[in-house]
Amino acid sequence: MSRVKVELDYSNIFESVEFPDAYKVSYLANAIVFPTYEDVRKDFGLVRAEYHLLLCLAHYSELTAQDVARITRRPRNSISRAVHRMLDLGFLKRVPDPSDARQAKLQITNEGKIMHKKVSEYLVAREAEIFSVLSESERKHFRDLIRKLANFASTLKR
Amino acid sequence: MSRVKVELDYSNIFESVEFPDAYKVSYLANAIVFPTYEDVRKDFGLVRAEYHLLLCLAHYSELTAQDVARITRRPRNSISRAVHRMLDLGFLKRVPDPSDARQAKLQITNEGKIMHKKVSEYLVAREAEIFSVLSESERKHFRDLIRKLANFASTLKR
DNA sequence: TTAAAGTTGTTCCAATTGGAACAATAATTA
DNA sequence: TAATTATTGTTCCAATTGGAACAACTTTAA
Repeated sequence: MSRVKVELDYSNIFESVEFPDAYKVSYLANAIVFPTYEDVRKDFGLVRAEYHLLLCLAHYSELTAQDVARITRRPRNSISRAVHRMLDLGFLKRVPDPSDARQAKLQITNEGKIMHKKVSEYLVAREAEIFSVLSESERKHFRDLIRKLANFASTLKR
Repeated sequence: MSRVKVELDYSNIFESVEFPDAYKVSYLANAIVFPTYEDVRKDFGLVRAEYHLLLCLAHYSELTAQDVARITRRPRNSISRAVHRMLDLGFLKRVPDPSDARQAKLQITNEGKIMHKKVSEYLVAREAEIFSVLSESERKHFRDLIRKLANFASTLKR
């Protein structure tokens, strides 16, 4: 007697769950975004907060650690740890702020820019792969909608 | 002399980042979804994997721990831990599978259903709040698009 | 039928995490 | 000015996490 193993279709939970949109955001993050960060860790040796520093400082020429914490909504101590590691690796430099001795301005170095470029290329390719399931116009639509949501989210208190 | 503290507009990083869509998914998850799970932990005493068990078993009458791991894309040991806690709390029951002694079928209890209902109501309210920034038709659109993405993601190997 | 490979659920462990407290400094209020 | 409150970056610590290994069992291949 041979028993047949039925492969369940797990995807229909998407339709019946009570908070479908938020659940899918969470699911997407779990299925796609965090594994990508894990790849970055394995391939480039940078954890999320460390890459976030490169990302932020590639887009703003000068930020404090606190700025980065706010931009990324990550705890300050995680950023603090990451800053030290990135300084050691030579990807960031830090200059004390003469106008406020509590804080220091962070900048990305040339090495940091090179590393940022490498990681970015990987992430861009991943994004293209993931969103390949959408047509060009769907993708544009999605981008507009999620921008709206992300902007709204950024106004929420932490 | 009084110095003016300029409040940076952090949101424009959304526009310039190299992988805008995936980044926003990640950002949304960080800004909205995970704080929500944190609220559930504080208010209901359940960690994410524990609530996931309730969620899955409220939608499928019988699942193995492995099924839940696959549905939620979480590691099996996290699920295993959560199962034990939920059994102790009386929210789940477990019956050995006579056709395969390795596994056991999980079911939600009445207490589990009650808890699931309470947590769900909270999550539904949160979702409504978060997505209130979209119009009805935008929201419908967003739902279609993210469903497509989530379904695609569910086909990716882990 | 036997051996090898795969699966399930579990335990162990090392690494990561973020909250809380802290010292140093700055801003605000009295 | 002095005292209070707030902010920045850091360290400490307890809890969470997920990878790896494992035992028990099942399936597949030889």
